Amino acid sequence: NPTSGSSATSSVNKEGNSSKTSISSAPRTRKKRCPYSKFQIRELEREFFFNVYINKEKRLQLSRMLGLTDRQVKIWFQNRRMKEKKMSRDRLQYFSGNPLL
Amino acid sequence: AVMILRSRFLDARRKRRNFSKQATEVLNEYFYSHLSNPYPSEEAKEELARECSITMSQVSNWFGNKRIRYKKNIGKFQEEANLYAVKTAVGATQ
DNA sequence: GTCATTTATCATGC
DNA sequence: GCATGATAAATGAC
Repeated sequence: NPTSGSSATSSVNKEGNSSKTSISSAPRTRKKRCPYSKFQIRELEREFFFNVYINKEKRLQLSRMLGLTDRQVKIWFQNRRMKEKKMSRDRLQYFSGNPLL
Repeated sequence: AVMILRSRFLDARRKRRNFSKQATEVLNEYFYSHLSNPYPSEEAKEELARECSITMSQVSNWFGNKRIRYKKNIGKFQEEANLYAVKTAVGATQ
């Protein structure tokens, strides 16, 4: 991962979509996946460690601080909870049928 | 000992290793014989996982990658598709 | 909310 | 140098 740049203010995020005008039925193009910066991840992880479920107020505050939308923060917490669950399953699987040396 | 196991677990999760030839064979057989709907059920995934000696997550990953990569470049997989089509056809007549 | 998935990206194998 | 498996954003079903 060539980022390494740590310090923030990079913030490339933009919710460009617009087209909310009128009944645009068209399945608007899927937003391109953009990996979050180290700084964004650190702050999200910090809050996740504090509470795996984030309330609306903190979500809005955090999204503003990180230059993300509340939707992005909400989705991040959902995906993060799924990741936590998967890691638990993997740990169980790995240490269950066990050679233990 | 706990430390050793823990570090070994972390390494195993980060490092990537190719599946065995037989496992890939089994997965491809299922994929190309269900090309119209390449979405195995939970039960089918469990069986595939057993046959291939991999986890269900790995089965899901394999099908996810296979579907998108096949869709994005059908031409590249045409030869492979024909191969397994013949293989399953022969198996059916035996 | 969960959860399977799509898609791009990352990391490794060879 | 790509092929391949795993992971990270983003969507949609329910």
